[in-house]
Amino acid sequence: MTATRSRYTELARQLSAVGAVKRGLARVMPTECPAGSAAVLTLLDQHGEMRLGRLSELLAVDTSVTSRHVAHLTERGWIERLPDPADKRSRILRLTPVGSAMVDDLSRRATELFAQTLDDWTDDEVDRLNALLARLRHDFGDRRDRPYGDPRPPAPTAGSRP
Amino acid sequence: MTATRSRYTELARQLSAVGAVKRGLARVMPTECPAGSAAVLTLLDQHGEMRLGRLSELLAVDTSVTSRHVAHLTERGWIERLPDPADKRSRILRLTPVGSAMVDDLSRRATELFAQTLDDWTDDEVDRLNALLARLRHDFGDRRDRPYGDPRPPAPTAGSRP
DNA sequence: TATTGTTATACTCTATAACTATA
DNA sequence: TATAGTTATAGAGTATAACAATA
Repeated sequence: MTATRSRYTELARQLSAVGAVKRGLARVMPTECPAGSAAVLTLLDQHGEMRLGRLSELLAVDTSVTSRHVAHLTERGWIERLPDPADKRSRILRLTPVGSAMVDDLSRRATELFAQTLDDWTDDEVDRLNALLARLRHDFGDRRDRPYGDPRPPAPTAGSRP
Repeated sequence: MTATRSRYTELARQLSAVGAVKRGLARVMPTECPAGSAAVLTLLDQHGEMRLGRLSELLAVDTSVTSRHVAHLTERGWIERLPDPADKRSRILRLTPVGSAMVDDLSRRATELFAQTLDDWTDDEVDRLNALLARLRHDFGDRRDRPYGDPRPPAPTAGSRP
């Protein structure tokens, strides 16, 4: 019981401290492309063109936030907003060639930093961390819309609601 | 080569996305105690009383940031600043009884959330994630003072510069 | 002179709310 | 009416720089 609590408390502490690593990563990135913008570029590179709503889901942030990042990226010519033939309210977001080059640059810088900093890590260890973080994010899923007073997920244990 | 790059790029992406989990955690915390303050309380609880400089090292943020958090916590009576007999420039930061109660509350809330969200994780998996994150933070160590143009650590690989 | 903290200022990221245009 | 996206505003977290007091 107590052991489990300190295990989770420790996780909370570790997560809160990840910021230091993120700032270290941000420090080697180009000034014109802050972290938020970089995340958008990376997702468009990995998943291909998409609408703003979809991008917000993947980023797990409000659409207003994504909208601002997208505006920033469009101004710099890294992405373009194409008309969506299926829905005139929406636009398709796509990486430009210059944007792709920026993604390559970001990737190169991140790789260089991690290769130096994590030089005693095996590939397998990096993969394991990636997998655990991905699972953590997934399990937290769409917690965003849950109100304060009711932290209960749809099905806490098994068979709680017929 | 390319496999290694995407492995590290993936890590960069995962780290950038951890923010969503942190916000989920922040959502169940008391409004009067934001994440930065919670981190300070947790560290004082785990490590005992200390000076502001030491706290900043543990938080891996600038002393100016810690100073602000400490002021916030002192105003609310959660910590107290005692005179440091060894150095009149400095003060010893110590958790008050009310502060300790707050730490317990924070711990309880975090545990409750994680117990629900990570109900299919084994204790061992949580421990592994904690260990990997701790190692990641450690390896990033004091990167903060390194200038943009020279991302080289003292010894990148083995015997690279005589 | 160097170090410990504090304060003022600026920047990034985020959420909420109000709004426009379209479905 | 409901949904996709935009914009204005506010709040948290952080860094840099200038400053005070003490070492």
